[in-house]
Amino acid sequence: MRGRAPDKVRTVTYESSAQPETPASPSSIITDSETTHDFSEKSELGWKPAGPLREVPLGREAFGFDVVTELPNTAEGLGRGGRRHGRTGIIHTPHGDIHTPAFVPVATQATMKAVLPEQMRALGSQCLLANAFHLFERPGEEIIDQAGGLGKFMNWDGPTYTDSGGFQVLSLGAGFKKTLAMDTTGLKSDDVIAKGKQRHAFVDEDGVTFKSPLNGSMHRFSAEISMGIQHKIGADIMFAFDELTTLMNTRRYQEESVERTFRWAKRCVTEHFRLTEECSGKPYQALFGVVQGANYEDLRRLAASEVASLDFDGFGIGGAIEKKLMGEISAWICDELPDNKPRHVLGIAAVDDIFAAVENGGDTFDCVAPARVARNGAIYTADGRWNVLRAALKDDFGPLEEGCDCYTCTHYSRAYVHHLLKSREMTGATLATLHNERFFVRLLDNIRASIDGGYFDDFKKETLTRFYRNGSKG
RNA sequence: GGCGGGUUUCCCAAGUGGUCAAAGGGAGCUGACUGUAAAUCAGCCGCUACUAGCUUCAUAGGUUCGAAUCCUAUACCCGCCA
Repeated sequence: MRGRAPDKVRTVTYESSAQPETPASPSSIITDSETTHDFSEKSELGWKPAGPLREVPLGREAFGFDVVTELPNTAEGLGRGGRRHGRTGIIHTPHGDIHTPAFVPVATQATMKAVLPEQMRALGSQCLLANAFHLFERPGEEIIDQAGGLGKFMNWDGPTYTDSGGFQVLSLGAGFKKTLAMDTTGLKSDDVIAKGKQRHAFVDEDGVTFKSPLNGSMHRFSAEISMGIQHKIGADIMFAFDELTTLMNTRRYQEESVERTFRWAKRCVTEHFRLTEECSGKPYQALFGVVQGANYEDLRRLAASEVASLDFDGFGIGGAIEKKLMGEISAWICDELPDNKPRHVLGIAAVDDIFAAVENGGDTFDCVAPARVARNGAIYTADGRWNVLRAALKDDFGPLEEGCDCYTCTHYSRAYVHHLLKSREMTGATLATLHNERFFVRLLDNIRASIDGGYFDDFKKETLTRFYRNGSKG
């Protein structure tokens, strides 16, 4: 027999009217006496888990976005006329609401590496993002469909996203280990763009041919194929299949790429509504169009207005972005996008990047960094990022971060996490990831509260000054 | 007691006359990770006044222009035989 049986979870019903609540206070998350078994009932954050499918609205009206508070414009506003596009809001999905701005942890292969969905919920994560390309390769979208969709498959009853596989156009194509929001100082094209046999992705007008990182076999992705896979996977929010370029591509190539991505976007919309019709018994899956255009204002504005002209439910801000242009690029794009649809900034999680993107109109943000970096020992704190593997911490019995409300900090010491990671014990990755993910979820909770409370600018200044005071990365 | 094998920089382990401060692992140290080909990767890892010098390959002596490498003795360790 398939499926899970926890009746107490099934009895929770979907409430689209949930109001945003203040971010969890330190004591509201986990306390000693509360943590024995079930993580799932402890979260007091501002969203409600979804109920069974029959109670979920099926049509497109199940998806929506309400703006709650807009940031006031200032003289320094980067949008047209000093506009600041930042705002708080609520994204409604068939599997629950997302209070924005929100951090979206990345569960590429239908799992947070080293962490259970229950634990993600307990630390306040409102939603998770998986990857269509990786799930297509393994286990295959059919399996996930049979399981009842991504959420059921991985035991996550909140909202889910899938990336289209567009990121793999870059990571498998141009090169591995190349960052997105990067400092390009001193970099040359050859440092970033792989050639010949090194390449595992090849772009043409119709789509992309991938060489499987798993076994070397060749796979074909196109707008239609990506939509088909993402519909089978069944996430609440999908992304249109796009081409992700590097900052090292020529201006000419970026132009071609933006146009190609637009042609793919149109095909994605068409295919999306065809599949939506075909699968009319399932909850509506929203589709976000992705805006490319690298560092060029004209291309970004063009791409945004083109994508905005299509019948998307929301938008993704994607592509390579020079770090110092994070705010500008977001502002250019949001100038061209409608205010009544959510905007997701793909793949960012440097603290300063998050502030810049929120201030200029980003609503949700995903990134692998907190999880990946945690597995490698780097710990985010309000006072910057540092490495728990440092020898000096082997006998430091304080928490990772003084005053942190996360499960790790309230139960375990630096010395213990240091020991586990040094010993390559899996639980070390778990504890470090719990902390870092909580850090970003809480950061976005606090940013949201600061916008609603009218003190965003002070909060931003204070937070950034403190975080980067000691020259921290991240 | 006899015969044979061995002793290399923290550990394991290459190296049997110059290209050796000495391969490779591990451990250790430091750093990086931004829509996850990442429980990964990079640098350091005898000492210093570091584009060079100094002190090392069980210890002491010797052969040689030159020794971790050859010879002698000693000390341990491991086999087999008594």
